[in-house]
This record gives sequence, structure tokens and C-alpha cells, in this order.
Amino acid sequence: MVTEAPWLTPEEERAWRAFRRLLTVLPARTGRDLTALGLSSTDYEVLSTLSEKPDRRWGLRDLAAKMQWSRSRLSHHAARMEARGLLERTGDVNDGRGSIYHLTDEGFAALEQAAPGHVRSVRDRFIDHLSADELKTLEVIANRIADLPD
Amino acid sequence: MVTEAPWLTPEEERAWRAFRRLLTVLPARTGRDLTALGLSSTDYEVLSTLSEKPDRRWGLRDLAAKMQWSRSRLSHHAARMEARGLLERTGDVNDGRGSIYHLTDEGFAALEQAAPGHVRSVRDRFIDHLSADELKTLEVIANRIADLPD
DNA sequence: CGGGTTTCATTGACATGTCAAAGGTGGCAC
DNA sequence: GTGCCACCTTTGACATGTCAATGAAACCCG
Repeated sequence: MVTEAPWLTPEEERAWRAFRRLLTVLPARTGRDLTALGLSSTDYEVLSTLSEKPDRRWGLRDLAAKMQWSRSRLSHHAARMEARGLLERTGDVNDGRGSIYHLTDEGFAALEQAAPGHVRSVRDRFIDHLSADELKTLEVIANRIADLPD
Repeated sequence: MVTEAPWLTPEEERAWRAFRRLLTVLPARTGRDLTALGLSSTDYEVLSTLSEKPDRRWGLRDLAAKMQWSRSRLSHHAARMEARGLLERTGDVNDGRGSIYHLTDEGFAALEQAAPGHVRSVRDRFIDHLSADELKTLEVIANRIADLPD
């Protein structure tokens, strides 16, 4: 039997509110900066992840897993990006069900063109306002929370 | 002239990645928990903010500002919530352009019904895994970043 | 007053994400 | 082989958010 509502203490409440505000505001800012550079946040994420492989190729399934996206989401988004010429999709030779995504030169160029500005944005709006200690603490905390079971 | 790409150091890169993962994963989890309780994250946000006023009323403009939502977004969402009976909209007597949002009993009940489970979710998935010091550090950092100019 | 400007909420068109269903392919037991 | 089941991507319907346009009301100021 529950004796009392499991509410938050004032300290917890303040921290949670502050954190949620950060959660809203920071991505909005970096996203806006990125849009000004010609790519949406999601576009950038797809392109940069694709570019991590030496041959710029990735199967949908693995790419989605790596990005923590649903396959449906990636399929939809990739279709739109393909229409814009940023990537190409081809069938997987080894598995007739599979689909291989391949970064085009145009996509790579768009990424390269936006990357420096994006890094500066991340610095200006986030990293440069934290000490090395704070950055480390944040990394530890973020990993601890994110690694919890779903 | 740019002498070198303004890239991130390995420490910065790790922290930024970890933080972005947290940004994706945590809201997804608490949102899923909330959905199981019958409300979307956004529904909950609207209802709980509305309930902060003693008379459960709020003008769209102020409510949107308080929640950091665009007025269009709130108007759309409120229309949907009104259709479900969670709130009511009436004209503002003092300003013919304005619209007053009012939490219905049904909306309040839905909020009260979901609140304890939501608080437990926030504890289980976030707060209880942080020390008091970490929580404080996080609050300070979050406010510092969020308070930067847009 | 009265005309122009500003502010307000809503609306519609569109972009993006979710969820479930569909259709094709692979793999395994027999 | 063949039948069955599991897995893959895509698709369509729908929910949600953005952006620009709209129309009504309030404000300003000569």
C-alpha cells in the first residue's frame, strides 16, 4: 500500500526542470544553425554516420541500429534524401531482402560544406561553456543513464 | 584565413556523443512510460502547466510562452485535446482576440491519474541514479547553457 | 474619431515521425 | 525439395510539428 505520493524534492524538481529545458532548447539551437547551413539535423546525422564507413556504404538495418532509429523512419527519410540526390539505395547482393545505402558525392559535399559550421555551433552553444571537469562529469552521467535497461 | 578545421578533441567528442544519446534515449523512455499511463508527453506537459494556476485557466499566449511552445503548436494541440474533453477554450472577455484555456475535471483527473506513475518513471530512469552533487552540477550546467542567448 | 499598424489565435499546406500491414526473401526441419 | 516460419524493407494511414497566410480585434496618433 502506498503511504504517500512519491513526489520530487525541491532540489530534484529544480534539476529536472532545468534539464528538460536544456533538452528542448539546445537541439533547437543547433538544429537552427544547421538548417542555415543547408541541412536538417536528421540529414546531418544520416550523412555523417554514412560517411564513417570507408566506402560510404551501410545496410539499412545496421545503419538504423547504429543511429538508434527505427528502420521505418530511416527508410522514409532515406527515400526523401535519395530524391534530393544525397544518397543512393541499391539491393544487397548477398541478401535479396537487404538494402544498401550509399553516400553520393553530392551528399558528401553537402556534409563537408556544413561540418565546420556545425562544429562551431556545438562549441559556441555548448562545449565552450563547460570546464573539462564538467564535460567529463556530463559524459559519465549521460552514459550511466543511457545505459540503463529500456 | 582558417588555419585548421575547428574539430572537437577526443574528450569533447565523447562527451558530446554521450550527451546526444541521452538526449534521444531518456525522453523516449519517459514518454513511453507516460503513454502507458494514458497520456502523451505533450499532453502531460499541457495539463500539468495548466494545473499550476489555481483556477486552471491560462491564456494561449502566456501558456505558450511558459511552455516555450509556438502559439501555432499549442493551438493545434489544444484543439485535439479539446476534442478529447481534456480542456476547454473560451474567448477572452477583456481582449476579443484572446483565447482562454481551461482544464476540465476530466483533464485534471487524467493528470492526477498519471502523475504518480510519471514521477516514479522519472526517478527510476533518471534521478535515482544521480548523487546529490551530480544533480546539482547538472542543474547548474543546464541553466548556464539554456540561458545563453538564442 | 479614423486609418494604418500591430497583435492575436486559428487555419491549411506541408515535413516528419510512428505504427501496423504487406510482400518478398532466406533458412531450417523433415 | 517443400513447407513453414522468421526476417527484411517498404508502404500507407495517421499523429504531430513548422511555417506562412488569414481574419479579427486592439492600439496609436494626428
